[in-house]
Formats: sequence, C-alpha cells, structure tokens
Amino acid sequence: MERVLVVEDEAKIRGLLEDYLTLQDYRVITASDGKEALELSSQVSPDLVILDLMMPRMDGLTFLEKFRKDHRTIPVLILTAKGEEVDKLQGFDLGADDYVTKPFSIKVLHARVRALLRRTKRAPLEPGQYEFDGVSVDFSKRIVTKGKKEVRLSAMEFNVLRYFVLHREEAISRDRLLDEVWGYESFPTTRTVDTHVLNLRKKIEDNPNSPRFFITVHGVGYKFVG
Amino acid sequence: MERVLVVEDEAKIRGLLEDYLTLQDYRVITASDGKEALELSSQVSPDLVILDLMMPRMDGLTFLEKFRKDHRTIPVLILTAKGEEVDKLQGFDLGADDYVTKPFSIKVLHARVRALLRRTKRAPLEPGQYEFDGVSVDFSKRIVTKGKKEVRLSAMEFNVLRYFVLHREEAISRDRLLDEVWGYESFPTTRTVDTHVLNLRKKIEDNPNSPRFFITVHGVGYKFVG
DNA sequence: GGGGAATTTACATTCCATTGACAATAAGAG
DNA sequence: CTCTTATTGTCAATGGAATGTAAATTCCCC
Repeated sequence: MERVLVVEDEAKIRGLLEDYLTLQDYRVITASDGKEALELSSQVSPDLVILDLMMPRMDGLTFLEKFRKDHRTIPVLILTAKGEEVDKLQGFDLGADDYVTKPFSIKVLHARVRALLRRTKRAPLEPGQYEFDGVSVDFSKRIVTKGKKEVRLSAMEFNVLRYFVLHREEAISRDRLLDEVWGYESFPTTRTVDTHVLNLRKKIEDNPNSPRFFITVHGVGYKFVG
Repeated sequence: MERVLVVEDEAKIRGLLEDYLTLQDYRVITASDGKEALELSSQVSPDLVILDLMMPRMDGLTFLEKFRKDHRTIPVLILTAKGEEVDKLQGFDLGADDYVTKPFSIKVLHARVRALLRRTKRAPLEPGQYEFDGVSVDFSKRIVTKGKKEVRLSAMEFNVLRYFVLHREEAISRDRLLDEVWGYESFPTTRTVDTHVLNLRKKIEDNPNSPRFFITVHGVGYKFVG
C-alpha cells in the first residue's frame, strides 16, 4: 500500500484529503505544518507528498527545500491558491513535481497523484531488454522469445521472470518472491511459487526436468542463472 | 513545410500575419472565428496555432478548450491585448504554450513561433502517415482507410489508435491509456478502454473476434502490432 | 430535444492463479 | 548404506478474476 504524506494546515482540507485517499486505499499520514512533516517524513519515508504552500511556522517552500535534501526522488505535489504564480514557479525550482490550484476537484487531485506514483514507479526501470543463451526478454513489450519463436507467458509468469532476471545469481526464497512479486496484499501458498517456476521451466528450458536457468536451491528457494 | 493556423477576426492583422509567415516559408491557414478554426483544424491538423483571444461568435478560450480535446500536443500561441492578465492565466490553464500582447512586433512573434516549433520538434514527433497491412492512418487529416474504403473513426477512437501506433509493440495498461489519451481531467472506468478497443477491432480487424493488430495482454492491457 | 458519441452496465466467456494430491528427490540420522 | 522425513516436482481440477460483447444510459453538441 502506498504511503502519502499530506502537509496542510487547514484541518478541513486535511480531513477531506485523508478520508478520500484512505478510501482509495492509500496509507495517509498527515501533518499540520512543515516542522511536523519533516519529522514524520524521516520516520516513515512516504511514496508521495501533498504539500500546501501557505502554512504557519515553517512554510511550504522551506519545508520542501529541507525535505529535498534527504529525499531526492520522492514526488511532491503542491497545493496552491489560484494566481500564486510566483510560488508555483519557485516550487518547481525546488523540486516539486506537479501542482494543483485551490479550489481543486478531489478527483483531479487523485488523478495527478496516480500519475506521479506511476511515473516514479516506472523510473527505476529495468534494462529494456535482456538476453541469455538464445532467449531474449523485452520488458516494455512483455515479449519473450526463445530461438526465433515467441514464448507466451502469463502476467504472473512474466513478473516472476523479471524478478529473477533483476536478481540473477541470487538464491531467492519463496517467501521473498511472494512479498516482492505478489505484494503484501495477497497470500498464496509457497507452493504457488513452485508451480510458476515449473511453468517457466517448461516454457523456457530446453530440458525442463534438468533445468539450466531456474535452479532449485534445496531448503532455500530458487536461483536464476542466465 | 510547417503548417500554421491563424485564428484572428481582424482582417488587417490576419492579412499581416498571413503575408509575413508565408514569406518566411510557412504554410498559413487562416480562420476568422473559432468555429471555422475548429473545422479547419480537424481537417488539416496544423503544427502550430496562433490564436486571438478576443473574437466574436466563439471566443478564443472556448476554441482553445475544444481544440485541446483532440490535439493535446500541438502548441498554441495566444494573442492578447495588453492588461488582459486574467485571460492570460486562463489560457495557460487550458493549455496555451506562450502568449504575445498586442500591439506586437512581427519579429517578436516570429521568434516565438520558431521557438515553439523547435520545442515540439524535439519531442518524438508522430509520423504524418502510418500504414500496416492495407490499413493507412493519416494523422494530419485524421483519416483512416482500409483497402480503398475510408473507415470512419470517432475522435476518441482515433486518439486511442494514434497512441497505439505511437507505442506499437508495447504492452499498455488501461490506466496508462486513460492517463495519456484521456488526460487527467476526466475519469472514465477502465472498461471504457475495452469498449474503444472493441470498436477499433470491429472497424479495422478482418476478424474482430480473433484480432491480429489489437492484441490483449491478459492481466496487463493491450498491445498494438501492425 | 434530437442524434451521435462516450461511457457505463450487465452478462457471457475465457483465462489462469491457486491448490491439493501424489510422486520423486534430497538430506540427515542411524 | 538404508530408512525416514522434509522438500520439491508435477499435474489436473476449480474457482475467481479479467476480458469480450452488446445493449442501456448518459453526455454533449447542434
């Protein structure tokens, strides 16, 4: 579940954002001023920050400046009153990623939040393509070819393969795969992992019963070598 | 040759712009009001629009709003009388890219035009035309033909098709399509995407029920192959 | 308010992730 | 080496989720 830090002094708007985003399945952390926000963000590094620029004690821009020193990549979405053009530009200079002017539609805000999260999620992008021994994996096209023929993988199988490729040579436990590939929201058996590895072997190995790429590490899990 | 659409009700200024820009080797299309401009831009999508905000019948802002629905990337340069600050801001919100205040120097205007065109040229420009297996898509005229017959696509369908062509071979999620094609201001269901893909299949595929071009990637979204 | 497009809704259909049973294999103890 | 037990291989069945599809509804533009 993605963590959103809301920094807003007006209790009314803060509550509105908290309620709506919680309903949309985000974990919402709120702060009513920049000082509090800084403390919180060092404890629970959020995936995204929604920041009101006009605030008492420590104002939004000051917060943003300090925040950026510790968190270079976490996207910040700025709330600003209409016409505060100067603030808007300064915000971008200091590393804000998007802004929404008050009064705003909550749905517009949500759309921007989704877009920002998606963008940063895609950012640490894997290599566009990966090859090993006649097999090639194209991550953006989601295509795997063996020899000249395309191998059809299901979404899950592809995700597992990607994780393996990203952590090649590493022995990976079933539980780790479940956490990293399936996520914390679903709870399949560890045997589910076996089935998917089985299918990957069938589709990719030359001899599925004596695998070269998907090695089992007895008592631990699996290891990808390719 | 780059096409510039000039939307201006005052014949004098319109003529001035037309003459000067033609001399500078642009293809100039003119319209004297927003209504006419909309019709023209759907036939010959221009590379740039010069728009006067003060116009009869349909005013500039209204035009801009409608224009942006079909053309999200074409740069728009706004002409505005001095002191119309409010309009200026509204214009930016609606997706104008630059503005020049009247009275303006024609050279300043030309510099801005060049700058805008240069900027968008650096962006991955879409091909003017695209063909695959008997189907041809003309992006500037927004016309699609299959065999010898024209296929009538709705505005939305065309936009979806364009995004697919621009990202051919890529597996694209429904959410990404909604963000990139529909934009952040509207919020249809993901099923809406399915409906449009369905329609595209009906209109373009030979066998809509076993598609060759619009491939579904189960658990992910769709992929265009053509 | 009429007509076309966009979107939603409802239902049918396909797909595939998951699981459980059983077989095969590896590890460890004696 | 043999037995025992834990772990992994394998496959088929199933239930639920994703998609196909058309019809209903809403949204907009004249």
